[in-house]
Amino acid sequence: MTEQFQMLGAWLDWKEPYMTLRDEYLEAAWWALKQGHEKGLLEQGKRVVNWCPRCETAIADSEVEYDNRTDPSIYIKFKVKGEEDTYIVIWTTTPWTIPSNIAVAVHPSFEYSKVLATAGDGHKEILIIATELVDNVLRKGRYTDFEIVGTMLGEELTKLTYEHPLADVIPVQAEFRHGVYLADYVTAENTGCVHIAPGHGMEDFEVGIRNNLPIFCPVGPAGNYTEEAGKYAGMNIVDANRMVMDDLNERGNLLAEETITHRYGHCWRCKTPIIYLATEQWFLKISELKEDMLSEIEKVKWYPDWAGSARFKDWVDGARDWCISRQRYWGIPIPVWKCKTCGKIEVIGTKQELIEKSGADEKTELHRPYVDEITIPCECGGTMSRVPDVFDVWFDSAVASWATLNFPHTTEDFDTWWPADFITEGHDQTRGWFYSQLGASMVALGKAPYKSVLMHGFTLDGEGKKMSKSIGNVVEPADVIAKYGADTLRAYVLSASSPWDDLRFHGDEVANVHRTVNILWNVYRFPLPYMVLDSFDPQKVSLESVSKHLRKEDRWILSRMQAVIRDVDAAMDNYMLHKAIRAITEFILEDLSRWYIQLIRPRTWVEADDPDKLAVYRVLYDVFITTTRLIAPFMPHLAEEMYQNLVRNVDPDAPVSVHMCDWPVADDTLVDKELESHMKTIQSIVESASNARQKVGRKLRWPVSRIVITPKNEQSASAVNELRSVLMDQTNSKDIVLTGVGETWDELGVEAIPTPSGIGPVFKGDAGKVIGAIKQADAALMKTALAETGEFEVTLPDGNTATVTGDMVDFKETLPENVANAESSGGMVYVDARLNREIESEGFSREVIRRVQDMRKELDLAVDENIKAIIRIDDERVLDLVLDMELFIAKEVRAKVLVIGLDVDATGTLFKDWDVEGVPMHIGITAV
RNA sequence: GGGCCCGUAGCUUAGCUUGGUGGAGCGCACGGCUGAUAACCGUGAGGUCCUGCGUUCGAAUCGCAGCGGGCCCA
Repeated sequence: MTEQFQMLGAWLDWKEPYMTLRDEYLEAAWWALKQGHEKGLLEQGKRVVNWCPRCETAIADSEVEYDNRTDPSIYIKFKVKGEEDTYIVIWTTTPWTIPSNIAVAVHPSFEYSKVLATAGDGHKEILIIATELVDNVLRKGRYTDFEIVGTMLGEELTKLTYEHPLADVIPVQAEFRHGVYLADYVTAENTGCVHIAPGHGMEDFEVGIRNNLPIFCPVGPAGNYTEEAGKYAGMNIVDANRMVMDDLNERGNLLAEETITHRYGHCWRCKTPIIYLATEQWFLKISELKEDMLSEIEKVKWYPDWAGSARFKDWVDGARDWCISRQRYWGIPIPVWKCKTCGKIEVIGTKQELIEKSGADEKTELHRPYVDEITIPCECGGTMSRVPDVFDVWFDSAVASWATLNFPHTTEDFDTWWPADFITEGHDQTRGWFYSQLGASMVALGKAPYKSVLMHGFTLDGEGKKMSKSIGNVVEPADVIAKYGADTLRAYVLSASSPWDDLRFHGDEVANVHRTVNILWNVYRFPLPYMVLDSFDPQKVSLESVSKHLRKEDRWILSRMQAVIRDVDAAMDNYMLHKAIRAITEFILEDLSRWYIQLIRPRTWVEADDPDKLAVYRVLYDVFITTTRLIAPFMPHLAEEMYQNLVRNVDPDAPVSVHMCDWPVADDTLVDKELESHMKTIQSIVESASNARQKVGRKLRWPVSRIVITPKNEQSASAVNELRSVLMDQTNSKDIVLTGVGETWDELGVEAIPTPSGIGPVFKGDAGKVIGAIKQADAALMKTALAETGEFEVTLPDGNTATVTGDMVDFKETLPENVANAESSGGMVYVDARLNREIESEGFSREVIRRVQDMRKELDLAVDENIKAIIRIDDERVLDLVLDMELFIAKEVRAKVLVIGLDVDATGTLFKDWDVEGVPMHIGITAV
């Protein structure tokens, strides 16, 4: 577990974990209990616990495993006293608890019936059953006929008493009064009357306490009946089931016997079905602190809010006294010493106090069995010895907030750090750690031990099911880490859902996040070779020194960076970790990788000592080191790797780790919201241009003569003007034409579309002719005329004219040949893809360059290595076009020797045949 | 049975507080790019917003009931 956390980069004080077995820790629990005792909150009393009869120990609720199990399902008649042949019918799956039956519970507002039932042998008797369950019970008992002789509410049944069916063989039972009591938890199932054995069930116990019933529990720790069980004494309860049913049957009290398969609790250790036993336990009277607790939790900041205001509040609202004792060997001993003579108790708060009061040795071991030997003289003259119990382990963790600060042993850290600023755990800890800490802290210190709580969700499998070894749907973090790395796993888990929602684990999504992490890695690595070649030193080149050479796109990415810092900051403030990391990855993907890096690539290839290039280096460097700090909480290893190379490598005085750096703060002077908005418009226009190119079938490698934009508004127009070079660059166009706002491009054609619904009513029978005439007419003229005068005359085939009005025709723009358009957020974008010699020449040349580059790659040549290239083009016209750009091609592919011709011998270390737009080309290259 | 949370495209999800024509990513189909290259980009198809009822001129969004999943309780 620790190893996995460390692999994930969880940063905790691993060298000094708290250990509940240490004296200081143990004392923190002792001290807390003593505070509780002094406030009168400690008491001893009976309580029903989960018990494993094989392990002979109480087990915690969380240690109970629920599994299906088949048990008897029996209906029993209890004879009502003072009424002839009248029985109240109950149902149980644990016949062995019938010897302990003390009462019957009914729901106060259910309707119950007295039923005169006729058995198969003709015998008649009266049964008391919840009305809606009469049919059910009579069917089970195979009665042949019945008649309802009276109905009443549950609350009217409490005057009844009944005879215990086994009183003849269990002498004590003959002495108890058996009555009917009310309980809201009774449901309309089986008979609607519930068997109550206060010694053998949580709810039974509560009914017993509420009504002052005897907590009768004639079962010992190993699951054997005690002497009190009369005939059954010494018998194991499992074996007793059969005998109890037989005895009931003999006495005519068994109405029906079946079996049922239901969920039942088992011991997590040995899988033995658990039983419930009433035992002597120690309690903290939490219920008395409830109001204070509720007001304390309102002061705590909960993430999400409902974790505190709804879920935790509800839980605390129903708080009951806390049973803190366990009959175990291991654990923190309960520091209560009790006098055998007078019964006085003493609660010990520290080791020192124990030594002083008992005279024990300084080196005394405070755990069992040693602590059990220590006695304290009582003022009555008797001897006090320790009660044998240990603390509920929840109490151990409940005192963590001060135990880890070594309080009360020392007070310095406690005064500084307590209460905790922040704790976090899963949503199952509402009733667990969140609650136990609050309870113990209220008892000991009277206030909440934490200021804020983040309740996190669980990782479930892809179907939203809990991961479980038995189902086999467990995903091991180590496997994911081995495949994708710890940072990818972290980034995935943190981004896939909000911290408090459960996460459905999907391997595909992890792979997707891995792709993003990889892009970040590529973005980071991209400029490094150039920076190294140029010996770029960020110590010597400040952002200020290059500020005159910053291009718009540089200022833009810096502005975006500040926005991301703010977004991440705001999200982190509210523990919206998913929003924080999504903002980061979107920045990396959209702004950095897909846009900025594409824009600046050519600038990094410049070989001269160029201030424009230096500006890019500096901007990239700033963006990288800021990003490094932003991703540190999410991808700590990657952040550290980048930081060591980018920062520590050049500045030995920098903090040794990125995780020791200050959190980035947005720099307002770098923010330019207008520029950001303009760039957004440009991005949309580029996208639309790309779309239009696709429509007209012109790939990006081929320049287009111009792009025409009809801007949506003034802002769009100024975006285009401000970022014209970016636009030209990214659309690969020779010119950008901007029309006025609201104008249309004057080279567009116009087509008139007749509107039959406008024409029909006016021209009736001639409508068809008018429609034809509108189609034939000069649409541009018609449009102008309609705009100016609202009328236009068309000539019909028969020589007559017709007057057309605005509601009779719509106009549609038509595009010139080889022009396509697409709508962008900044307005309509037209791509003029008509060819001319210059464009064809460049297009084919770029085709050639691209293929030579591809071959360079295949030969694995260094970026700055020179080659000799021989290119044969089997098409005279294309050859001619390519020769126009010969020098450009040579430069681009770093060819010292470049031969391009119609019948040259294209050989080299690597030679290949290509098909370029239907033109065969043959290229051979050799490194020189 | 009760409390709280979740349910949106094949999959993962944004939007829900404060009602106004549902956005992304993956996958799929088609296309593009190629000195970040075991990368990258564009376009397209794909939706009973779990179901039903209600409030409203208008509901993914608010209310009620139900269904499915999670945690806790009984």
